Amino acid sequence: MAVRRSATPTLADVAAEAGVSQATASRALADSPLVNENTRRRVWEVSERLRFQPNRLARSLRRGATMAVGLVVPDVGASFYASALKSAQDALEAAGYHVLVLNTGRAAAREREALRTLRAHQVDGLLVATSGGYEDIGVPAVFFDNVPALRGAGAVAMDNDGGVRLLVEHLVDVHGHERIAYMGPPEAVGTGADDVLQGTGRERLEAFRAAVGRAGLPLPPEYVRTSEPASFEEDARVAARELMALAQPPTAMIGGSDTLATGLLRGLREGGRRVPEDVALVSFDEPVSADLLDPPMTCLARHDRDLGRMAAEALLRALAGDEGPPGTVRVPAALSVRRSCGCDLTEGGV
Amino acid sequence: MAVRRSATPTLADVAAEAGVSQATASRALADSPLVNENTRRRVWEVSERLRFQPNRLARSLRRGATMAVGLVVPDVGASFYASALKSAQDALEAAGYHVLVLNTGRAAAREREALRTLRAHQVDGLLVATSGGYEDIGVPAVFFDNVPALRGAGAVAMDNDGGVRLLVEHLVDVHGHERIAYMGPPEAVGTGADDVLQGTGRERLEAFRAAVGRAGLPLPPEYVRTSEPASFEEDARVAARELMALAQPPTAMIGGSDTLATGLLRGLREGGRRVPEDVALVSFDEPVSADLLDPPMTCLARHDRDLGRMAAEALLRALAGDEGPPGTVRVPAALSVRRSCGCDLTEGGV
DNA sequence: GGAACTTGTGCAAAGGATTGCAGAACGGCG
DNA sequence: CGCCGTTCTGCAATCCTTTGCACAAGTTCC
Repeated sequence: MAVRRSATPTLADVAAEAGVSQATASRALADSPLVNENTRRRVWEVSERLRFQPNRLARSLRRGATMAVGLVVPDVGASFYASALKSAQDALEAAGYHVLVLNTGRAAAREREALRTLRAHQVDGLLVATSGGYEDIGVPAVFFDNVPALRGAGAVAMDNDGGVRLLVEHLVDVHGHERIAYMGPPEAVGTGADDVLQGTGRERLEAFRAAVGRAGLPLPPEYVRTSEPASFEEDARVAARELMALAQPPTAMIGGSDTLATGLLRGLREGGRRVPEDVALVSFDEPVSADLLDPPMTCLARHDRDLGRMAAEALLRALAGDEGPPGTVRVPAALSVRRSCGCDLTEGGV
Repeated sequence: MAVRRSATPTLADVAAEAGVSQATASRALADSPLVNENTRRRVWEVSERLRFQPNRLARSLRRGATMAVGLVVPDVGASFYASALKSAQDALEAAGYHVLVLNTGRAAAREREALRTLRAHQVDGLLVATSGGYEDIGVPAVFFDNVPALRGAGAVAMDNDGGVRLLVEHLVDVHGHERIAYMGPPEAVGTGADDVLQGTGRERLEAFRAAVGRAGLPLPPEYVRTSEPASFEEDARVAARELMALAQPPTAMIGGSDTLATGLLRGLREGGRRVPEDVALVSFDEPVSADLLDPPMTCLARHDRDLGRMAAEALLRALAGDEGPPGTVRVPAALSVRRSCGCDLTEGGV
């Protein structure tokens, strides 16, 4: 009877077909107790026959809530973020939220752009894995991976200090290293005036300095390096070779992220160094297939999933209005010992 | 003057503040030539001062286009899809589209659910990495990774036949293997009646059978295995051990995806087999850090990025209305030779 | 001086779902 | 018979932006 639109049917079509008003149709589909059982069934029947799907734009516009959250990450292609994204998304979708993923490519400008975009999309909340020297963001937000300078938003991050300490102490206490070098993620993201402090990069760096100091070891400035945001892998390769070319090369290295650790390993290989015989190598994050690498990589046990999930849960609490103080949650670190630190060698008896 | 909303300002606020009508404000911000230069400047100035951000819900509702596309993948956490997602997203965002990512966890039901959700979100197009025994989907769509049975939608997929052939021929022609086993991705996704054919799984399997046949080699049924959607990695581990326990174990194995290959490697390790000395192993996709694995993995060179980018480009063409025939684009395969096939050994002289 | 344009601006509708409020229909009770 | 409660329905406004159409003011040209 009603002219069938070529496109998708609207509530008006359903209502007309079922012989009721839009209001009633809407209520029927929402299973409101206000509508008569027979009417309800009839509307549902028509709705399914027409394959009606309520337009979320219209619904969200009217309701003032989109049931969508924005997720901002530096690099979805990197396994760490991909994995964190996945577990966050699982938790959010289970709670009925959809996820709009934005990738910043580690550029401060794109990061701000992403936040504006998400605001324009009227997302109900934000999960942000990038730095964040933001002014107010108008919706509940949880930062993860990095703890932002910003007060007022919750954060979920690794126990960077504890993690680095675990790595350094293992190298020192178990293997007796005295010359340990560190290659960390950038301290800041962006260029020039746009720079934004990266909580994680800074924290791990400080933690490294502190741990080495605590062990009473010397720390030549050349032993401490950080990468540029755009060229992690490459920087680490170069760093490895430069470190080994020093008059006093380190006997152990720490990669401040999975990518940095594999980059260091490549650099060492290219330079003809054996790990762990010539240099020990450990990683803060767990590289993909760490157990299958040559040598199997000693690192902190995989925490990307926990980070994602916990961040999502914190955001869900905030969205539910649980007005707890934002605060920062730390994910504890655990050491996963393999061979790159030298461990099996000592056990197996060199 | 106008009461400032606590929330975000709307176009009405800007218009009031600038002393013009909403219509004029809208046109001014769109840089329409219909509005006077002075007015335009004034509106822009107010807009920036108020940090006005047009509500995309309202805009999309009115315009009938969201400038958003939906992306459906089986597992965002898997590096293959994460990487494809990233390159697709880069291309789409460069063209002004946003991306709504939905994860199906390889379940046919969630896949249908995802498509309905995306339809409700009024996305302008779809990029689907899962099977697809769909009826009509109302918007331009491009399938990638899998070629759907569905006619009428474009697809971008690996040259599965050529890729498998490359792997088999390398094992046969260069290394003289005669007993080659294959562990592939599932042929179908879902459970029971919900099953949906997976183009890729089926294609690679057929290609394997064909290549082995072409080489004139025998192919005991036990040599051909496929994994369940939910347990790739684990299935591959088990398969490796079972294959090696056969009376006539294979002398070479092919992993039909990166995860399957690393799973096989783990299984072989656990069973105490050396690769490639005891068994050769090659992979269809390139595992993360394939060059750092023990042994470095021979595989088809990384194609996830190409796949993502080309799929995005195909979708953009469809969205632009380039009414070319949908058709299927194949990404050519290239062999990346490392050591797991046995190559360096022969060169180095065993 | 008036017709015919050109330029800018504003009114109001449209897009689709939700929801406050009013009111219809009906049963029950005094 | 009249009044009051229930139980459903429907009208119409609302969310915010875009845009077709009308119109006002100013300019140009016969």
